[in-house]
Amino acid sequence: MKIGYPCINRSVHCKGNRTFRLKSYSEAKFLETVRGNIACLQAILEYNVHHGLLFFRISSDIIPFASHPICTVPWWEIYANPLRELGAYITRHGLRISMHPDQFIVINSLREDVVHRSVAELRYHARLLDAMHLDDTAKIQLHVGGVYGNKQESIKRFIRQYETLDGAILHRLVIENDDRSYTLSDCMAIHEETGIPVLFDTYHHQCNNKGEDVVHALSRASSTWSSRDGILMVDYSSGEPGAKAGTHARTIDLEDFRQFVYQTRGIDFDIMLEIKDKEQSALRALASVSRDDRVVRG
DNA sequence: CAGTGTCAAGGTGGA
DNA sequence: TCCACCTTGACACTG
Repeated sequence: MKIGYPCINRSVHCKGNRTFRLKSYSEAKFLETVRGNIACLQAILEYNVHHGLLFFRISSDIIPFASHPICTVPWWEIYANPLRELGAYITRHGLRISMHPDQFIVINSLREDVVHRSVAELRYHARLLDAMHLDDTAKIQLHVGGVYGNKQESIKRFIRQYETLDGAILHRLVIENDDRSYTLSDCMAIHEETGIPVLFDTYHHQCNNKGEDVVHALSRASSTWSSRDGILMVDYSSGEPGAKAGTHARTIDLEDFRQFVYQTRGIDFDIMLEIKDKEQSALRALASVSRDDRVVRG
């Protein structure tokens, strides 16, 4: 079990997800921002290795506007060397990597232009991971998309579109249960048709489920990952006590976390802590479970 | 220089 | 039909 956090590290004195406004786009600004983001990602990964946090989500902002028509720079060639070196560092230290395109990426949309832009964005994500020469255990996680008043039809549309994606995307794409529309069971149905791995989000499952016990659900999701994909990825988060439902916790509830790790002993997975204070919670989580809890699973 | 409105992009649901 | 919300950060403009 590898423990990690997404995108941002507040202890390292640089940002790996710097961006700027479209209005102020220039090639020089783009190149300078990307250069800085890559350099900072290296610094963050070194921090992670040093602290034993071996799972990390790379921000989609690392290459700003990568799939926007305004960006005509072949960044994957210009930065081929530093990207390959980053990848070599990741591989050498056994880090697990994920990426998570945001809410605008909807491949089952009814609008052709939206699908087109979404595929372009997925292609960008795959191209980045490919430029790092990472193996197929580095994943791009995506929600199924919209429902449009007819979930069965929308699932079919997802599957049809999925099957037209190029190999570079197919090798990396995984789907994730969301908090309002597509439950774990819906994702499992899509897996049955396509073979796509299913990433399990604990908090979304809590918000949106078909009465399935969390351990059973996690076990089902785990069965969708082949050895080529690596072990199951889990997103773990919880609500902020006292705040309105849906607010992410400020800091991790260690008792809840340890309970989860204990409940799920017997299943191995890598776990991403989606908590506001990022690496601080990840460090506390790491310290709270013994080495045996992490290494001897399954 | 601190405060704050707004940011490429979509979908949902309440008014 | 319109708009706030989703979840969050931070750019960049305003005073």
